[in-house]
Amino acid sequence: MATTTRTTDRGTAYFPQLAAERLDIALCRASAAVARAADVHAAGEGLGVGQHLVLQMLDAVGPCSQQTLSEELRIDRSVMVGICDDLEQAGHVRRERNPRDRRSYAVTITDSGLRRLAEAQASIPAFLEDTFHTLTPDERGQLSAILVKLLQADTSSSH
Amino acid sequence: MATTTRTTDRGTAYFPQLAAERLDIALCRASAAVARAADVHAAGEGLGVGQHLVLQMLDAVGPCSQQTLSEELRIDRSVMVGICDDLEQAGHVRRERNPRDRRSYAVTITDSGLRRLAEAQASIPAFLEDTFHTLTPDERGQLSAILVKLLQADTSSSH
DNA sequence: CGTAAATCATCTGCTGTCAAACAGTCTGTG
DNA sequence: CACAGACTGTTTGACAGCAGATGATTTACG
Repeated sequence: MATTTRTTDRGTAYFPQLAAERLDIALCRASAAVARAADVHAAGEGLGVGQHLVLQMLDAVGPCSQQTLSEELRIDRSVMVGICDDLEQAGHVRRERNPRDRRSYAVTITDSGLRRLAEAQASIPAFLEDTFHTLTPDERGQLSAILVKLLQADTSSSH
Repeated sequence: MATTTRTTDRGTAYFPQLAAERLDIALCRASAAVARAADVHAAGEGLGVGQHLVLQMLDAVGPCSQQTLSEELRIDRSVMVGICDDLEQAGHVRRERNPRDRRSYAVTITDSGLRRLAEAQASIPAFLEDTFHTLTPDERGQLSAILVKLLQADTSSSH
């Protein structure tokens, strides 16, 4: 006895069985792993994931209120405050009051922000390839389509 | 114009485009939605998600150390302490020192725990059906297979 | 035997996220 | 105009998750 190979001698691990039975748990665990990888990548890049998404959206659709950013990026309002604080302090974004509705801001991307965004964007394909390299192109397409359906179901129910 | 449906008049929403480009973000957002649904369901059931998983694993593989439970269920050790505390206080689990290695516990499910588990298990199929009802059986199988591949890649790299 | 290293459960501190309350601003109705 | 209600951004408090340190116990080695 006592081959002492620790967990390996417990015969079959339990987790694969759980992942097969509980689709929700498998989804959450996989998401946590991917989120961690994204955080590591973002830390190496020096730009947080949320900050990157905000710059990307501002570049794509033009100046926005924090509210719109929060809703479209699925980031809580109170979290968005800190993200915009950091971006503004770094000079990547300007916060100007919308003259037509002084409750809201018109968050605008600066030239510095555009350059930073281009820099960060360049590293995304390699990150995605690295994170999902175990999946075939077919599987990536399937996953994308499935997630879109799940997300549509969520937004329609939470509305 | 000016139908005032708020976000709808902003033309095309940005989120679908983001979800299509960034598979990692789509995965995390979908996971968050599913996790929220699971928490709501668990709260209604009166048994936390983690507690449920622990009971289920104990029933499937027999008494375990907290360490083994943590590793197989992908729940942090320090979180497992609280889960076992709650289960023990509720009488669903006993914590006895493993006589062969008194550093570890032999966490054992009680009759009360078995009954509680059976009760909670009964509501899981309906929860899964409700959460993933937008997916066809084919898509659920695809999703399951893809998540298993992602999770295997994670465990092999984190090893 | 005795001491050092390893292991298990626990605790502490930190980070990130969410819910709820708050102040400032706008809209609508009399 | 005045005032009630809604909306935007911010702050606060609570909580999960994780890394690292600690105490108790076991194992390995001289």
